[in-house]
Amino acid sequence: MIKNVEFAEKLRTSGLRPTKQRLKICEVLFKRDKTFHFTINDLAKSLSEKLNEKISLATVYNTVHAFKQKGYLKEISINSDKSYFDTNTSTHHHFFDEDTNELIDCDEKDIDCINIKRNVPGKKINSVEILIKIASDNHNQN
Amino acid sequence: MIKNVEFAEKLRTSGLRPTKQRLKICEVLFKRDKTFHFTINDLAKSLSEKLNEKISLATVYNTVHAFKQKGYLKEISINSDKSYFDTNTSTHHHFFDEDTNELIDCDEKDIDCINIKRNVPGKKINSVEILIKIASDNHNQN
DNA sequence: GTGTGTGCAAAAGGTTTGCAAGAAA
DNA sequence: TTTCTTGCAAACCTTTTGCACACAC
Repeated sequence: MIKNVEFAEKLRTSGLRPTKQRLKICEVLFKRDKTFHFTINDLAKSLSEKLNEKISLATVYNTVHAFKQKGYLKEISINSDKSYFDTNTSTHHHFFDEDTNELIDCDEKDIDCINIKRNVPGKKINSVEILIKIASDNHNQN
Repeated sequence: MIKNVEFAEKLRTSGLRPTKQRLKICEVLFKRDKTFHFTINDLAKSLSEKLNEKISLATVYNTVHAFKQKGYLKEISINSDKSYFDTNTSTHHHFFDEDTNELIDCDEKDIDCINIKRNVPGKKINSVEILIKIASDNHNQN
């Protein structure tokens, strides 16, 4: 399990001051066995409920964006009223359960050869994100 | 080119009353050679500027959602502050130009064998959407 | 001390809702 | 006449901003 000292060091290395708030957010996000998906609202709730820390929403937004920029978080491209983030920053994809609005990781190797045969002149590919929408078998498909 | 009478018939068939507003929106959306991508705001602007029709925003939202539900429009899964819709309802994917925030269609056959080797128990796959983020070749990534 | 980060409240922007008036069937 | 649709304004929710104060270095 990662210690707070290590978080502090990591933050410092990437040019972020290890403030009390940022360390608390690190605890909630990275002190776990599994990676997970969350919205800002989820995170703020975890902070206030689980850790009894009331961190200003503005700070939570700031921190999440800073962490994303430093590569500690990934933002998931999904059409939703809110933004979803992922603590799993490796290349991978997602199942989106339309019944429950739940995201499930899908490993890169669970999908065959994603080969883009076309390119856009003067542009390079930064990322390829696949979203697989699923629903219960007997679900009435809109 | 499609006539308004045909729009009216189509709407009636799918259980939507062909009101003046809906027909105008059909005109803007479907009376074109090429399919295209738009936000609600784009559409409202087109209606007021090009057709000089001022349709209430609530009605535009209502209509777009009704059209989406009936399968005349697709919503594009992209992380953005606003929702993007597509008049191209066939299976296809998108390039997203991070320099210009522009969406470009990518035909299904331009991508090799998208084979999902994993499934989620009790769930069926409704759709597979691929978003390819691109940026200018000499663009500094983040 | 200097520069960065935080917190608060207010603002912004997109989207939804409630309800009365209007139009289609 | 019954049911669906529209329009308006207000409400809602997420996200951003401005600024004074506090903290890290």
